[in-house]
This record gives sequence, structure tokens and C-alpha cells, in this order.
Amino acid sequence: MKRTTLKDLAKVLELTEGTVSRALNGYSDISARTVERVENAAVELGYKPNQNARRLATGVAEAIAYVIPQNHSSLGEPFVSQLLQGIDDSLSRRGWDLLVSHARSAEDEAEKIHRLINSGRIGGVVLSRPFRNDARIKLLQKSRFPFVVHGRSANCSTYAWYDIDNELAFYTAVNHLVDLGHQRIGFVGAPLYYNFAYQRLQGYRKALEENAISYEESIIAITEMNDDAGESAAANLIDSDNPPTAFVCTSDTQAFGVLAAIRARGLKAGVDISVMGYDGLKIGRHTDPPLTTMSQPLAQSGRELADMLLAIIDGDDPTQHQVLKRADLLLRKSDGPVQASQYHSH
Amino acid sequence: MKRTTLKDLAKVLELTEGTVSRALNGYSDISARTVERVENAAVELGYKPNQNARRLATGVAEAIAYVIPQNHSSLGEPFVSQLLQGIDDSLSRRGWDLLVSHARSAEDEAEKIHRLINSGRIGGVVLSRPFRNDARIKLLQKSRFPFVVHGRSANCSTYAWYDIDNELAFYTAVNHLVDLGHQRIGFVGAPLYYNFAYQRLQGYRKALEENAISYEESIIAITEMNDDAGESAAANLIDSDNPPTAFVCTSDTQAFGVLAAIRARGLKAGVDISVMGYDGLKIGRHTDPPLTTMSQPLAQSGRELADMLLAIIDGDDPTQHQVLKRADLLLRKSDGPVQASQYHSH
DNA sequence: CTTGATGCCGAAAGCGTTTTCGGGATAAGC
DNA sequence: GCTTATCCCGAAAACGCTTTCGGCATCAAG
Repeated sequence: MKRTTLKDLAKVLELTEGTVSRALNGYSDISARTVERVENAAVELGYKPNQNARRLATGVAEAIAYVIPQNHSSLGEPFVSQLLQGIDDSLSRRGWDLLVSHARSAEDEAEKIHRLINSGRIGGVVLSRPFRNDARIKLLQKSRFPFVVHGRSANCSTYAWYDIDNELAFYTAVNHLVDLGHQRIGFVGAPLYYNFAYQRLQGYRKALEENAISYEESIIAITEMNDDAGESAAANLIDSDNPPTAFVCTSDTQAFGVLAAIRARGLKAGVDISVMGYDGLKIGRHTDPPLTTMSQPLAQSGRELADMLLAIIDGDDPTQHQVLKRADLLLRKSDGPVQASQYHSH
Repeated sequence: MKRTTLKDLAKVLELTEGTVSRALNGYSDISARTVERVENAAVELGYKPNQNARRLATGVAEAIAYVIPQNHSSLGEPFVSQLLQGIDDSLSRRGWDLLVSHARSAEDEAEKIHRLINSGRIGGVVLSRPFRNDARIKLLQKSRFPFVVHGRSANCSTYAWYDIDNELAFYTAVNHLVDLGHQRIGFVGAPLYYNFAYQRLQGYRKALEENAISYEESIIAITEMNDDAGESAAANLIDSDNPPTAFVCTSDTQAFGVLAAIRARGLKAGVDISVMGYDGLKIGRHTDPPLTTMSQPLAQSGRELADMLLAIIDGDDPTQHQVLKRADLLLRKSDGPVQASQYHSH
């Protein structure tokens, strides 16, 4: 019942372990006949190399780690599962492993990353949802450890990343709302230490500026990335003296909360108040009303991330791997023209 | 910049590698003074043991794998992220790693599991969403490899599992509907090779029986586990000659589709037709109307699963670890009393 | 027939740990 | 003062694989 090892193979074939190893690994100094014999015996005896031994000998880890973003939404990050599958797809084609890790606090996270890169278990890391100023990225850079990030921090010129053009996305969203006649557009955003939130705010401001709409702090709400936080933030704004006629949100989950706040007041989103989300979660089809949002191509990103990381581990220059995708406007039912009556309000 | 190794430590301390190793691992044959010196030097030089070497020497993997269910819903399995975090929590307390793996086809999956358990990389496996007759479970049992399953197959007496009482849950759901006056209750279920779907159908039938309602094949719809499939299945049933006045669904995502089908016909769920989901996804708060569902305690399950597996790897009898939780009725707005007019329909 | 390539494989060192075994000090027992 | 324990630690083998090096055949070239 013991696993069959190289030694077993060697004995059966009357060869030495080294020869068998080279035969299996495609060295050119082994005769074709021997290679064939070895390969046959290998499947015959069900030989699977012991990865720990192999990794110890070669020094290459053949595994990477994905670190789950810590401040996760209470809705459960539906994107994690998809991302993981994409990453694993690319990895398993080369026989690599995928490790996942998550931390509760920021210090815990630094400690974990430290251990990860020093344990010899992994050869690279993929990070999600970076901060504007991200200690993890700095740590990784200082250690000269291969990594790619899903998103990017403020200083992103020196490492590899895969991101959506957040600024453009919000620029697009706000312009869409302006086209519908909205002039007073509330912003429900994640904390600005998240770079994506910051960038989306930039896009928001840029669109405002170009449309000669003044920027008002009072209708900017910064909240946690979950529905409850979005709901209470929107509630405050709606109940204020001069409420917005539309909202843009940095995530669909926040937008769901905004929709709830609107319903709770007997108003109708898409009619009385417009709201736009961000993420393009398919679930948004089923909300009341269906959520208009910016959808990002998430499907492929796991695979691309993994391929980038693999290339970097193989020696590629990280700065050559920086890809920027764009989000698309996904029209559903939560947006609509501003109501005539609302023009009076300012 | 090279990692500091045992040899480095030994040289600095003028000890031998073996002694340093024993000191670090709490052997009793090392003097207190030496232990202290070694530990100080270790943190001083930032020593982190090479896991590959350690695992090779000890033979214990210090890692387990979670295999992502393959026929995943297109909504992205929000539960995976939560489960993973829970598992990692328990694991990291002992310094173990969490690997994830996923497969596209069933054969691919068997192959992957085979490689996983033979590679020496992991010491246990956690499976999700088993089939009634699950080849993976058989494979694992035959290999005498430690594993636990999140859910259970038809023959579940000989291994460890953590499951919800699916039969009871649906028994409860259907009784709730009957209490509201419904007599014609449609079933929108996942394929019955999923044991959870089968069990839920059993609960459905049991409740019907006890309420003297006859079981009708014609209002049983078996569909994929996603919203689109749920929608078209419900559409067919609603458009039939004698449509159900209520639906129970084996997943929230299917229920979302059912809600969509109802909306599409200008009807109102919770008034014209009742629908109940299963999962208790928080997102169900935001659908139109909010989805009444059976909610299962998902939060803790990752941790429990990991603890069970760890115990089994340490030698516990797997059959001692079989835990059955129950789902709770989560009332929202998609259920309601049967309409008087509907009594005529049968 | 000799020489130089070339093809193919054995031998052995090494990767960084763990763990067993034995032995030199030191302390205790008579 | 000699034996028997008790404490510590060094030595060395082992885990299973990779990889470099060298050498014995074989073959072609001269």
C-alpha cells in the first residue's frame, strides 16, 4: 500500500534512480527505448512523484498563493470562487498547486505573507483589492518575491497588475446619468484607501467637471462594502433637505442597499431616484428593480492573472505585464430620466 | 538574501543541526538554556523552516485540499469564499496550508483527486456537494485517505460528514406553505443525483403525504442550479393548464429565476404565487420580492469541517464525526396565503 | 587501426529537515 | 571510589528526488 517511489521503479527496471528520473523528465541523454520502458513502468506501478522531495531538490515551489481580501463583503464575495477556478485552470496545466490564505487583521496579513514567502512552499502570490498604499505590495517588492495584483495601488508602475479602468468606468456611468438629466448625483463609495474606490471617485469628479456640475461633499458617502452600509448611507442622503436624484455606487452590494433604502421610503428606483452599481453581478437581474451597473469581464481574469504570474516566475519583467480592461455599461431598470418635479429642488 | 537554514543556525550557535532542530521542536532532551539560545537566534536570523524539507522528513503533509464543486451555479457560489475562510481559520492555527482544486469533468476530477492523494502534498480532503452515489467518496475510501464531506451521499455511515437535515428542511417548508392554504405546490429541484436534492424531494413528499396531498409528477421540475434554468422551468409550470399556487426550490438561485418568471407574467410573488428558496443567501433580501427561504448556518461550517478533518488525520474514527444541523425558516415576502380564486382551479 | 565524437547510463552529492542511537559529562547512590 | 542514573548533545541515517560529472561503449572519420 506504500506509494511507489523512484527507487522501486529503478529496481524493477534494473536502472538507477538518477536515470529513471532523467527519463521521466525528458533529458536528452536517455535512449528512446529506455524512456519508453520507464514511462510504461511508471504508469504500470502508478508512480506519482513526491512533490515535497521534488521541490526540495529543485528549489522551485510549483505552487502559488491567492490571498483572499480581508474586508470582505458580508454577501460573500461571489467573485472569489470564479477567480479561483480561473487561476487553478492555468496552474494545473503546469501541474502547479493553488494555495489560499486569508487574514483577519492587517498585521496578521503581513505576518502571513512573510511566512508564506519564507516557507518555500510557494513561488508567487496573487493579491486582490489592493489599498492605495498597500503594505503587502511593499513587502513583496522588498522581498523581490514574484507577485501580481488584481487591481493596483497608487504607485503601480513597478509591478504586474490586471485591472479595470475604474476612472473611465465611473466617468461613463456619471455621463450616462447626466444624459438622463441628472444634475445632483450622490456617490456611495467604499473607503478611499481602496484604490479602486479612489479611482472611481476621480472618474466621478472628472465627469462632473466636464459637465459643469459642482462637486459637493455633502452627497459623498463613504461606507463599508456591504448592503447594510449602503442602505443607511443612502437613507441619510435621501432624507436630507436636498437629496440627490441619482446614486452611483462603487459596488453592486452597496447598490443593493441603496435600492432597499429607496423601497423603504415608498419610492421607486429607476423612476423617482436612479441608481447605478458596479460589478455586473448576475444576481442584479433579480433585485427590485433590476440593477443597472458597470460590468467587468471577470471570467477570464483568473486565468490571465495566473499566466502573468507564471511568466514572471519564469523570469519575465513584471512591468511588462500590466493589463487594463474596461467595464461595460449594463443597462437594466434602476436608471431613468430625472423627474420634472425634481428640477425645482435646486 | 538566501533563507537562513538550520545549518546557519547551528554554525552560529556552535551546535549541530539535529540539536537545533530538537530544541526548536520542544524535545525534552535539550537544556532550558540551550533552548532559549536557539529560539533567540532563530528569531534573530529570521529562521523559517523549509516546509518541503520538513514534510519530506516527517512524512506529514501539513496541508489539506478543498475541491470546488464542479457544476457550479453561474451566480458564482457565494458560499465558497466563506467556507474557505472558515477552513483556513482552523488550519492556520496549526500552521497547515489550504489548497484548492477544481475540475471540469467527472473523469478529470477523479484523476485530480488521485494525483492529489498520491503526491504527498496533502493529508486530507474536504469535498462539497456530493452526489447520491459519489465516485470521489468511493475513491477516497478505497485509498483509505482522510476526508470529510460537506453534505453526504446516500451511504454515509462509514465516513465523516457535516450536513443540514435537508429532508426536515423541506418538510418544514412545505408544511409552512400548506399552513398558508396551498395544496398545489410545485417543486423546482436540482438534479437528483445530488443527494441534497434527493433528500429535499423526500421531505417534500413526506409533507405532502402527511397532509393527504397527492404527489404529482407533472409539477416536479428538475433543472440545473442556476437562475435561468429555474426561470424557464417555472415558466412552463405557470403556463400550464393547472399551475401550482406555490413553489419550493432547492436553491435560492433557482428561486430567483422563479421570481423572474412570475414577474415576467405580470403576477406578484407572495400574492398570486408563493415561492420559497433554500440557502438563506443574504442577497435574497433584495430581490423582488424579498425571498422567503430556509437558511442554513454556513458561517461556522468551514471551521467545523476543518477541525473534523484534522481530528481524523490525527487518528480519530471518521464515523465519530457526523454532524447534522438544521435549517431555519427565514420569512421574507415571497410567501403568502393562497388566493380565494385559486381554489377553483382543482 | 587509431582517434575523436557521440550516445547512454551509473555514481554520487546535494536539497533542509527529522529522528534514532550512542556516548561523554555530571550527579546521585551504596 | 565505583557503579548506575540522568542530562545533554553529536553523529549519522533517512525522506525521495534532481543534477552534475565521468566513463564505458559504439560509431564515424581519418
